[in-house]
Amino acid sequence: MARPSGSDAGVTGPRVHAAAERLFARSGYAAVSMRQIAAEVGIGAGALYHYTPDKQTLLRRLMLDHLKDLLSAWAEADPGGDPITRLDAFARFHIRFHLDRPDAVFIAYMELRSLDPDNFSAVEARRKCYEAIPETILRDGVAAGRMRLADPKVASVALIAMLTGVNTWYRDGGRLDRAAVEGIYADLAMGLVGARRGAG
Amino acid sequence: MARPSGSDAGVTGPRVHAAAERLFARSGYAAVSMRQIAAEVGIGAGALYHYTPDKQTLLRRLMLDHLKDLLSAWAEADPGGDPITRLDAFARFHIRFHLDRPDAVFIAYMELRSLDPDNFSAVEARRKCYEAIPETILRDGVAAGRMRLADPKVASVALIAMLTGVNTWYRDGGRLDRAAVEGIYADLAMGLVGARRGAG
DNA sequence: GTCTATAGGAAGATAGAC
DNA sequence: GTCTATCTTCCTATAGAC
Repeated sequence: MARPSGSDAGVTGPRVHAAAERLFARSGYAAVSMRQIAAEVGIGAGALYHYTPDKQTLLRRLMLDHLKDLLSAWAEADPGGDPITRLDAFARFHIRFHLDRPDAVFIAYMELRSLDPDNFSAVEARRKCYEAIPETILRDGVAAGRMRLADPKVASVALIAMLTGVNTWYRDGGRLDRAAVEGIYADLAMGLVGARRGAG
Repeated sequence: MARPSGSDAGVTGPRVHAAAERLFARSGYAAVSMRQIAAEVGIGAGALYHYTPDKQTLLRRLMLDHLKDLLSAWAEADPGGDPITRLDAFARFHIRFHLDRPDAVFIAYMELRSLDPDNFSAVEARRKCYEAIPETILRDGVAAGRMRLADPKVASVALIAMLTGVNTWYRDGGRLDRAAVEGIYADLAMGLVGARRGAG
């Protein structure tokens, strides 16, 4: 039987996080007020402080949760094996993951500067873990003679930037569906690392 | 002979724009106050309004000036000729231009959402002009059989995202100098479009 | 061209009733 | 667990003196 009033602990908390995620992504952390977040949830501004000590902690929580999800999802998706197989899997994984969570991704990339120094360090450390994934794959690929890269480090950040860019233009119902986009980017990734037959 | 006091019209105006550019890039439009901008210039907050009608117009001015510079600089740098030559020139131009103006570039990419609808339309129109440049080059390259791309449109936005990413990590005095970075990215661009001999 | 002062509003966060 | 009311601070923008 339902509680007397609008209680439901364990339900409002996630709704606060979801509302903050949506609003931060749309307007930016600094431009969103606690009152707006409360209104989106359907509670008063004062009640928000039962779910977060302050606005900054809300942002940190969103960022860290997102990066934790990202890292554990790749641990699950990583096929291992040869570098070409792993690169294909990584490119497709990155596209899928990013298209599925546009708001969280947008915040993670755009609001780093809104973090307090301590929170920034915590987030940056996890970001670096993710960036190390393609770098390892590319170094292995070069070492195995399957990829040709003057600088695997630069190539790996270039790869991530290229893949992440999908979120700036992809919309459901457009010219291409997700599977098609995934395939196109996986193919571009192969060319990027010199693992595709060229046209010379 | 110098004017009596801290006058110097035609000098404070540009300083206001420069201060706004630096601060908007560092902290974001919404997080920067007119008082901060004034303090950076060394004047009172009230005096700012002799140089801009409001904060939003300051942002629009920065964005439109940047995009005007970008488009005219490419018009100057475009070598014409065959698609491979033009792609190499475009990649190098984009890297150079972006590394030379990190603040303006950062604002142009991050603060689109801070623009009023009318200002957004004006800026977006110029952005599309720039995005059309690599798209044309890639289509010509595919038509000439010099590039291999399943989707030149997606490849061109992927290319721009990859190149623009340089601003997230490059710092003067690091492991690589600008010329080296330019060369690495130009090479990656060739691979991306399938115009480089692969390692297969 | 810059200053000080201020109008008018909205922000983050807290207190205490229910 | 949520509400209303409020404290305190900061904001954009304007007015008028010099």
